[in-house]
Amino acid sequence: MTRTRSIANASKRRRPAQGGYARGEETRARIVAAALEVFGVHGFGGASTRMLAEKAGVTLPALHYYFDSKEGAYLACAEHIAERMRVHLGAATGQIEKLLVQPQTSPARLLAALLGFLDQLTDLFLGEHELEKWVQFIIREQAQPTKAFDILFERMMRRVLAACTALVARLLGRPETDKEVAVRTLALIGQIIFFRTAREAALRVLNWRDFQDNRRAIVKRALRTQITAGLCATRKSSRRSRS
Amino acid sequence: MTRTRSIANASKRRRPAQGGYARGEETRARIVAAALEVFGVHGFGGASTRMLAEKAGVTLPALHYYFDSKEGAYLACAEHIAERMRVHLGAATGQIEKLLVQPQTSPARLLAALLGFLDQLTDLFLGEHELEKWVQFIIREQAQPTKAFDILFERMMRRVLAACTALVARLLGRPETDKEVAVRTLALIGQIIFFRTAREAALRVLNWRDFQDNRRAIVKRALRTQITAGLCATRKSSRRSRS
DNA sequence: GTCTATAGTCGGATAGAC
DNA sequence: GTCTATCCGACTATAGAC
Repeated sequence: MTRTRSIANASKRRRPAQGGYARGEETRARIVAAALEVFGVHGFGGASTRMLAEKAGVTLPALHYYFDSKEGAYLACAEHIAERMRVHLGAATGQIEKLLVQPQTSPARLLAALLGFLDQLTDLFLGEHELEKWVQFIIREQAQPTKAFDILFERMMRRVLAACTALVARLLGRPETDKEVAVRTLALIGQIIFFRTAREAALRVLNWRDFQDNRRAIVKRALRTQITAGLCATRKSSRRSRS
Repeated sequence: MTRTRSIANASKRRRPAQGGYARGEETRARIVAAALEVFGVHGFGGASTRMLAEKAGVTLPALHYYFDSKEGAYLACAEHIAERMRVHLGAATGQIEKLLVQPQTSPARLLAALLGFLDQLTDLFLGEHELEKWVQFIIREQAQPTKAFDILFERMMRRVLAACTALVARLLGRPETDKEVAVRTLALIGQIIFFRTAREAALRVLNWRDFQDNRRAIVKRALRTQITAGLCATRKSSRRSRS
């Protein structure tokens, strides 16, 4: 397979670690770290194995030794991100799940949990931290899913989305299976993530340079207001809202 | 410039049309049409000039004759999309602008105009029509802006976003310059566009195959509900809803 | 495990005939 | 304007020494 343009087949030919050695795993980890950065910035097609090797401080054959192919390195990145993100979002997700188990949690506490989680999501997607490259990787996989998307979705996104959907269902007093509940949950999350996927457009409209500090605080406050309003309006008013 | 990985410099060296001929413009249009499709599917880096030429039914030098470079063809696509989209969204935008000029338009009419526009946006981004390739092109430019983003934003997005922001400002009874108004407007639009940028994730959550027909209707209905609720609650107290 | 060296392919772009 | 033919750099991947 030369000049791969799309992710198609991943053949795991050999296992690099058979005995259990130290040096190899350290090199492998260094390559993954470099690959996360390069793939994050340039995407799969835009990155070259030479970039990866140079960034990692290894030579080209080393890359193929550990991952068999460029695609193998890419999928290893997806697994790394999925695992780390799972941990990163696990605490908040677990808390939501715990609240939902108790049948009589007050709506106020449910709402607070949701807003807290969405705030965390805002920081994750708009903040400029070490996780930024992972976010770029994820955004790209969303827009043009490859095999890596499976890994990301099943290992980190599904559980989070399920928890949020269940929470919104409780808040709206509807069954979890209601498609409208799922759509509205996705829309809530989408409001936030849009500021990352359409970051450039948003910054131009707002006439901002970035989403740092007080600017991100403004975003969070406005979103809290709108999300709260969107979920708490029950009957009445403007001509829509039923079951 | 060989193996271009990013859009950097566009040097307009010669003008293909000096006299005014027929065959040339027709060929040029055919290449643009093919390029829209190929760039839409594969992106700039993923597409090759050979793909473009084959799809257009021309040879490689013809492509360079009309556009000087691969990048030139890409930017021509951006201009084409911007112009067509400007027309496509111009009617709805103009209507909003007209409503806003009249100082005493009722909130109900303002809201109806906004919801109508957002419905149109949903069809544009989730529908499967000829414009789908353009949408892909735009989404990609949002996530990783190049010089083409400038064209798209300034020629088609800025006016639409400004109109929506002004409308939301009126609905919320706040000044247009309020950053919170801009953020909430972006969030409203983001709710919709998210279903396209994270299409795959949304479909998996909903357990759907696509967004056709009644499924898109469910999305539209749920979004209308949530958007209406989000805008009709005033002040920022949680769990109140007034008009 | 990690290296040097290289094979084989494909990319963007151009020269020059017509 | 449109073609055939071609240049040459950059790419992925591998062979084989150490």
